[in-house]
Amino acid sequence: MNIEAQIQQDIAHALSDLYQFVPETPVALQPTRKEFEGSYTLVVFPYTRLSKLGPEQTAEAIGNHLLAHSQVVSAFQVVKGFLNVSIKPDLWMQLLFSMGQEAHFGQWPANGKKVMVEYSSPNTNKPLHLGHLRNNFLGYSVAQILAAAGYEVQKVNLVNDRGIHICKSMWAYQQFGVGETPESAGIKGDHLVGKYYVLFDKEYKKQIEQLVAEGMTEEEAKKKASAIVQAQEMLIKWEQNDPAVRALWEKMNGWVLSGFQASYQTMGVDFDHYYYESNTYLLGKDIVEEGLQKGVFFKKDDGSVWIDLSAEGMDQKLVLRSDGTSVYITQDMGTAELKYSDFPFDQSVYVVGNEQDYHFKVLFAILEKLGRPYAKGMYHLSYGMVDLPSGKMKSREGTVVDADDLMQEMFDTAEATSRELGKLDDFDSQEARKLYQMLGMGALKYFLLKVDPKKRMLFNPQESIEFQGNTGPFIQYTHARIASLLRKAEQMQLSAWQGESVALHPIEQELIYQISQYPAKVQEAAQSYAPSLLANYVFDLAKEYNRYYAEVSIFNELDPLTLRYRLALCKQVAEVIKKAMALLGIEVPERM
RNA sequence: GGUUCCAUAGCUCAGCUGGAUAGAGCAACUGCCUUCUAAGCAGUAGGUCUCAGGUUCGAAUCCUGAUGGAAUCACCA
Repeated sequence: MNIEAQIQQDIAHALSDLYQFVPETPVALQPTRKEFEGSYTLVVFPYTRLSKLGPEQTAEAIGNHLLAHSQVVSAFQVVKGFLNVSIKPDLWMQLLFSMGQEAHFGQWPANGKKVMVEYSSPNTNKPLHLGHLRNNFLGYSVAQILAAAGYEVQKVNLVNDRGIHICKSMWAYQQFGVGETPESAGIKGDHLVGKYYVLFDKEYKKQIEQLVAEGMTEEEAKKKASAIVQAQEMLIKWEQNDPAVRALWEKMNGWVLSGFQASYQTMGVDFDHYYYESNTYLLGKDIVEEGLQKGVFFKKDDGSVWIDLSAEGMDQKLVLRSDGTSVYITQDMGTAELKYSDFPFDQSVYVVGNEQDYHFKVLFAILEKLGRPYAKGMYHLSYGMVDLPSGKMKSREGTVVDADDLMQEMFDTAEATSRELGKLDDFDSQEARKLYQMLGMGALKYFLLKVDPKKRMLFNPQESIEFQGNTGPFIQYTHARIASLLRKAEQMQLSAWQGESVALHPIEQELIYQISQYPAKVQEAAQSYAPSLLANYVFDLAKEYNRYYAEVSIFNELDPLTLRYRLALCKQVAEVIKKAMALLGIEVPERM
């Protein structure tokens, strides 16, 4: 039961009957603009060439053919070159009913394809901030959307738990830590370690200043300052498996990771598998060897290994240092290989900020040149920075919006707003807590997901988060309203509508149309890795429903059949809202 | 400088593979709670879609160039 496909077929028949033209792909239909009568619109300009008539006559001819032959078209109107067709009202009823019968409406059948989504991938030297929230929400949502589109999805987190940045925190802890622990300090482990990361930077800067004052150039001072020298020594010791360094590393990493775990839980994201860079950083060297043999890479006199991508419009890129140690991209080649052997994917999505656009371009080009079968399925889901009114966030300088703080603030604001509106009066404290967490996270996630990931966005702590208008809570509220209606209906013990035909209100037709678009939206969002498509879709649906709610009083309806039909419609709207929001990682309340 | 990305209402953003008078939300102003939740609804006002060319019956959308902004171009990750 698909009205759209039926009309497309009927139009194809018309074109073939009238002009002996057989379109290769289904003709493009668009929803008719609100100010005109009709449901679907065909733009006829492309066909005037066939008809050798003006647009109006062509539209008229196709319209008449549809009226005579189509089972679904009840009328048509021609406005300039646009053919607006109206659908028989009963078909909307049937469409609504059949969608209601579908047990998993919007869930596509398994397509047999595997996709791996890597996201979050934090450094274990500091707590998560606002930028990470965008990453995590995007990654989680994309994974949900792909699963709904029929893919087998594996969510992975590649934890960046080794390297000089970790040693910086470790060094500062050694210097100033005096045995402080998350328990003794009463703060989360990731925040504690982050504190020492900032301390490192302060001390480091102080040392540089001192050295410069003593006559050293700044460049030299940056290399010679004891803080950085000792941190680098620590890294070498770490690589040599020095027991003391390893023990400190284990301890501090443990603090950070348990802190992250708590944050992830609050955020409502999870992973099927964790990779740790401390285990994977040596991978990739065998691929370098392979590349040399295949002639994809070349060796310079000093022993360093490179790839020349100038033919692809890129530069020469180092893949192995002259001392034989690996660089970032070496590891990523190795990790890609590891991921593929763990989970032979058709597609692999990397949710990583746009400052690494070039890196991934190079990585994918290399894998392609090496003839990896999975290379063409790789995709860098690149997203823009989240800026503050004060400018860019810099974690080293402590000018960041901390993820945990921000989420707590959201909860507090949600609670305050709810109290102000008197919404929590008959909630027990636990239920109220759950509600304002739902609303706070809903507002935050929706805010970050509704915009195109590519675009950098501005976050103003005072103004950005709202609970009215195009927001998460607005959509959540719409769901709660419907849930309230359905509870009332349940008390009345009405029997379910069985698809009997009743009078159709124009807004109802629009709602049914929008609901029917949901599965296609899911697929579209999956193909373009774009949660924002779904976010905008579900907002439009909620908005349309609220219009309906204001205009049509459900329970004032005297005809019991119509009442039951309307309730079925409301229920279907609520279900789609709930499902679409779930794909964004946002929960929806039964009342608020 | 090379490469990539961005530029739409005062602000934050939609606008799918080119299609009808460019849409929302916020902020401003006007109305609507004795009937299902006003975190809502209806309305007013607000635009030379950065600029200049080009392609087309038709361009915010495609092409070229310019301007402004961002990222990147490490034997860092």
